[in-house]
Amino acid sequence: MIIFKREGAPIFQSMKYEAAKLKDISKALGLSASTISRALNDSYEISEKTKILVREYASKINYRPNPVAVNLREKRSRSIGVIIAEIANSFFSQMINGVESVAKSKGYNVIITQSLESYNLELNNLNFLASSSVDGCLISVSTETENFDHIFQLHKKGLPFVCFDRIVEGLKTHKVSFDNYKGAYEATGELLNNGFKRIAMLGNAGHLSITQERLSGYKKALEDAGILFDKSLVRYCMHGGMIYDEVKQAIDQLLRQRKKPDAFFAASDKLTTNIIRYCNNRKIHIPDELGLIGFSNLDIADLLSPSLSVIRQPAFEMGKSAAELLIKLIESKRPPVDFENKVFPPELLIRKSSVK
Amino acid sequence: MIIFKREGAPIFQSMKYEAAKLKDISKALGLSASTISRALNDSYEISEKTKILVREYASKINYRPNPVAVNLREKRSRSIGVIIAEIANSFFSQMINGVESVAKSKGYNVIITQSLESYNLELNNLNFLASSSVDGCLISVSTETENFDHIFQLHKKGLPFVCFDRIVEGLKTHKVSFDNYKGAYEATGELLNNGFKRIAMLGNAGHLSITQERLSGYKKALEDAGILFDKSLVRYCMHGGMIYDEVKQAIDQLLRQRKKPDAFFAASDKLTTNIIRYCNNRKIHIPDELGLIGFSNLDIADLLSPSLSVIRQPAFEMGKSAAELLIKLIESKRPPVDFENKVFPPELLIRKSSVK
DNA sequence: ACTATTTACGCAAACGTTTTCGTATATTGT
DNA sequence: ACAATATACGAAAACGTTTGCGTAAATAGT
Repeated sequence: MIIFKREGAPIFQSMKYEAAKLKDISKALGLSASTISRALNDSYEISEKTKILVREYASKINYRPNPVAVNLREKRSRSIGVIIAEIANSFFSQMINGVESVAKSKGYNVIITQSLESYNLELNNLNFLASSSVDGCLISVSTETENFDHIFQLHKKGLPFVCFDRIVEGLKTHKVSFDNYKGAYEATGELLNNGFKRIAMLGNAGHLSITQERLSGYKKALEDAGILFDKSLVRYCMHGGMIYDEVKQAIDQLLRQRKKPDAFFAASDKLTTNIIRYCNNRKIHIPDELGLIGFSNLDIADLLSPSLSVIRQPAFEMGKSAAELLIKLIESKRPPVDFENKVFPPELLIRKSSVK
Repeated sequence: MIIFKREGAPIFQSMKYEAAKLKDISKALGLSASTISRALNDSYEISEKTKILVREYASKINYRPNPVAVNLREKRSRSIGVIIAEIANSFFSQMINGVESVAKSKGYNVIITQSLESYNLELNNLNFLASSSVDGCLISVSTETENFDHIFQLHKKGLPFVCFDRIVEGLKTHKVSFDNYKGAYEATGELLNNGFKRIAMLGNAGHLSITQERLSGYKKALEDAGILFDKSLVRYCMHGGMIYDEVKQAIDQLLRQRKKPDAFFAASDKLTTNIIRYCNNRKIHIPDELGLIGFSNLDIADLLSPSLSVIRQPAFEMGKSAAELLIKLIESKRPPVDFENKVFPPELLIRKSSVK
């Protein structure tokens, strides 16, 4: 099919969009490209008269510097990579929202990749991002990841990283984390205050920093209440609750014990909802038969019945903060003298699931 | 603080990551850069012997072509823009997941922007994407958008678009949509089958294509059941349910009528959950006092109580499909002879909220 | 054996910027 | 009036690729 050209219309619908270039302005005004560039960048070397002339013409033809060309010249890509577990997860999607908001305002693109809690996928993603020549990387390691060499190597080569939520031990860089200890402490305390005595904890993969911190908070709350810590009341889910069967198995084991727990503290979003799913299936009533409090960023937690008591993480703010730190790292000429570790406080939202 | 260089370690932590270049291989092997480039791109002009030599050395020093340079040379950015209402929304986050998956596999980056249902933000985002020189754009217009000139203009200039979910009338391009008519028909039918007689519809902004299609399906279902369509049972929410007060007001009006509705059909995700929120606040029991079925992609719809009957949209598949069509459009030399309109079928998940 | 063709490679331009350096003109100082 | 200094601009290189063109050597054709 041949489409004939009619006054000014592009021949093909799919014809490439040809944006205005420096040379166009240069030709039109009879000035060199260097002068145009300097005028638009407000260089002191250009007279006010010329600047005005150039600016006016540039805005008239709607000139925007080609970012690809600028990036090549500046030896950067103005994009940052993000590695998270999964996009379709309230915590991470809120976090991405925060990341996008600051990245956009500072002129950076965001490349999102998800590990789905798989070490191999994380490895692939990191290589992909490195070969996409991102200027820096925001990473929340997968639950499966126990070896951080892939991160250390790129970091040593000069790729800036910022750790997010799940911290990479030993990586000398900024970190954005959450007060997991306090969150767990308060959550467990809330259950204790309501008279629950045998509180089980369902945790993410045991080797994760966040899991250990949450375990510590849980233990301390029990200790402060004069309750002996019972190891048999703690179970870990390698996939952070993403796989229902894994959660089911863990709960089965907990409830099959001679001295059954009377409440659950769930240390991740998916664990929390999957506990509810389990209880629904087995017709176990919350909170009468089983108290529940858990980490969750769902904005309909209040609509579950019973309404869900949660530890909420300020995901949006955390994303913003992480992106800010990363961009600061990218744009700083000198290495920072010391690294920030921004710890965000938990927000405890007490509803019905934890109240006897 | 000065850090002294120790064997091979970078002087600064924030030192730029210097990747291997063509010239490095060129120098090492005593061949020209053109030969290296051609060898790596498997050109017929290069001997097999040389190709092997080059490939081996390239992989040894872990060479990857600098995407920014390639993009400049190829006059493209290998990135696509996405405009959606909001990231932290189950439907859109699942859709993005689909988009990212195909984009990544085809070597494209995805730049996500959200309109938050605001026309002005949509306009800003589109300009931002255009000046980021994206190769194409995936758009689901905001509820506020009634004038599509900003889209038409860029489209006319040659920027490829694919419409997603909310269709831009008159834009001659591929579209990925959902069978809204059928979804609404089946949803309404489900309520009718359960004996509900006065079914109200809560819709998104009235001028949206999706709203009108959903309205048609709703009407047809009533008609087929021999029930007269009553205009006073339909309310629209300009912000698609994002603002609770708007939804509240609409429901108030509906329930204040002399002949109150006995069931609601909610034509968007946020409308659905906000109806539940309203009923919770007013202690209106679902489904006894009010039947409910609505659009939703929440994966915990089954955990609400009563469990929520929903029309589910295959968001992930829709995102994949949209991205595929867009990339096809971008990479095709000639304009397509005709445009595809992929319509995805609804998935009706019947649970308790619609069953009397 | 001489021309015609193929093979395998190098040179240089191009993509659109920014920036270093050089310089003609205008301004200032004495 | 003459040197010194500002001022305002242009030429060209650079960023890392890809590719059109040119060409020497090798091969094939007669």
